Amino acid sequence: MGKWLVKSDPETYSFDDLKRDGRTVWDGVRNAQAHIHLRAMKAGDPVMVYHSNTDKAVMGLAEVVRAAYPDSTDKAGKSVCVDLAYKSTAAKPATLAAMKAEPKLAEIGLIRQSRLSVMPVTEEQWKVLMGMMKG
DNA sequence: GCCAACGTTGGC
DNA sequence: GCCAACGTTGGC
Repeated sequence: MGKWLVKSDPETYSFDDLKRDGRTVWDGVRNAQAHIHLRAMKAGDPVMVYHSNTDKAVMGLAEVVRAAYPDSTDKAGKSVCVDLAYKSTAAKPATLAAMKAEPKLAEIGLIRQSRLSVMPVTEEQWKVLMGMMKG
């Protein structure tokens, strides 16, 4: 079972929107590398949701409830999406600044490849992030 | 198939 | 508002 991190611009679709909706189609991803990660997701996999731009922090947890399938918003038919369900809100969001200050997170995709919107998180990175979010 | 130009993302 | 990173496009 993989663990994941997805990014969203909160002005487009925020973690609060996911909490309100309970479940959503995570579509609109157009990057080939991100698609590789989406295809590797399995139902039940945990996912951290990061807000770019304004918050620059992991806001909470979601869960994959449907594995990759064709993204209907892509007329070319090349994109895939998954369904995510709201799981829990972080007591304290894990900020990008805090992640950069943590040597154990030096290799995390969020920092190393800032434009990638879907990425795997290792077990160790996951534990460090969970610790940060306990507050 | 290469590469310059251009567009987009996202941190600062 | 600026700029670095990087993906995409289009001319050759």
